[in-house]
Amino acid sequence: MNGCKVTSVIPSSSDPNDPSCIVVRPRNPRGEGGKLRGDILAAATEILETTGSLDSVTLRAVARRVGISAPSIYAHFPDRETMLVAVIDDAFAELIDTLNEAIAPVSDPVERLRVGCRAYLRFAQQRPQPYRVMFMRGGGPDTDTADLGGPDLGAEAFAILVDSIKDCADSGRSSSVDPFADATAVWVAMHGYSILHTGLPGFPWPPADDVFDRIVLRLAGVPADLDTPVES
Amino acid sequence: MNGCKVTSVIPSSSDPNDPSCIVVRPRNPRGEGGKLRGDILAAATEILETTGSLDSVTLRAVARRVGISAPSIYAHFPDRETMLVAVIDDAFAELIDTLNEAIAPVSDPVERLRVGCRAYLRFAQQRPQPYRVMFMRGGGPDTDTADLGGPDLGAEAFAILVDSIKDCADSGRSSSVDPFADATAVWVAMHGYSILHTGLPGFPWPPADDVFDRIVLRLAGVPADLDTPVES
DNA sequence: TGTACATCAGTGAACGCGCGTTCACTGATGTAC
DNA sequence: TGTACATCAGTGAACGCGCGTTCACTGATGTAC
Repeated sequence: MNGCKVTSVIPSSSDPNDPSCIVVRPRNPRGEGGKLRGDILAAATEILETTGSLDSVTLRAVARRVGISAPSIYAHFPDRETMLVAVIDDAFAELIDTLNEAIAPVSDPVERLRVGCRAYLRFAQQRPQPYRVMFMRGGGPDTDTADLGGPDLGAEAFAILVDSIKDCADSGRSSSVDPFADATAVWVAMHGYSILHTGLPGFPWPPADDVFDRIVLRLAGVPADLDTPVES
Repeated sequence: MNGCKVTSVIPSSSDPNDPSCIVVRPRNPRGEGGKLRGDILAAATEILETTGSLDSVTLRAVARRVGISAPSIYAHFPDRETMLVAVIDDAFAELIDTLNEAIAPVSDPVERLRVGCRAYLRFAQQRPQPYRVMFMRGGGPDTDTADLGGPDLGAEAFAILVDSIKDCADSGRSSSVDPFADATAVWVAMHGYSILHTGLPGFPWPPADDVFDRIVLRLAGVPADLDTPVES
């Protein structure tokens, strides 16, 4: 009853290292070989999320999860490094989409800051491992992963935050005289919260909404009496 | 001229994977076999600092660096995992010593907070890779390194920060009504700064001292006019 | 004083493993004539 | 309409590598008699 159907298209074992469950994936029809690229990236992301380690995202583990042989990946990525870069770039793109979707319908500057920051914190909390890897490329001088991912995409996300604080200052709701520096402070605090929350889940962390009220507003120079839009 | 003396006690190659430089280490005299334990931990820490990755701290790499054979490590650590835990515990103990030494000679509460936070930021900046690993145990559900290191030691360091902010509040220099929550905010910000500084060195980071003035004092509830001791 | 012996601080070869990557190949499917 | 062929989407075996760990061992050194 616990056996593995070899006709399943979806991997039936959640352990990417479990070789007992062989997945047979129907080959893509002609002209649709490119679909495999998406499947590979999805599988790589899932392995990252499951194991929490980029080192676990090996070509063989990805291939097992997709249900193909490892060399098939070379039809879509020249090497493992490029595949990992694509995973991280995807995550960055998703973060930026999330942020833009969150702030798009909001016009009040402080409210925009609030929904933007909350969307950021939520992304980090819901996808902690991709988030972790996005902003920490190994960090070592000679690590393979030292320059993975797109700094440009990170800069785009940061620019959204700077603009948000600038709008607050321009409308008189924030006392910030240096939106870039204050955005840096806000980012640093949100990142620290997100990363430590993931790394030390046993600590009595305040909920993300408290983080916004206690930390972000103070660092963005928004006093408590100006943190809600004026009803009129 | 570029050859490797095989009589050197100190590894002459800085590349832990370079097998061309064989180090001959004189065997410890009787009764001093325990010295090797310290050498192993020092080598492991150096590899971590050089490569920026705990995965690079392999038994073989450590053995190469010390100038012993890999199985010799088993006389001092039952397995690789235990060795890595010892590396992290050592780093924690060093951080706590650094903090205590920094604040010991200072009595003014805000000054204590200042020197303590600066010592923390300096430790993170000078030893970025051990710092990174200390507070981020893999983070994944099934990572080997998921529960490395001493949470007790981390709690001790955090308690120093809470006490510091409490002293500021008790003496009327801080408006904090919840030193634990505010210490959390300060820690989160300092961690975010330290980690991002390491992971994204290309960003125009403010110097650590500005971080204290702009971020820590604000989050600790110390207003600008109370941030220096009263001269008398 | 000499010698047998126990102990200590290690070594060297070997094991099975998973990895990235290369290479020659296969077999279904669409297309040109 | 039939068939030869090109193309596509992969496969399977093999390579050399570094790894953690086990095992039987070695050779210097201190100690008991």
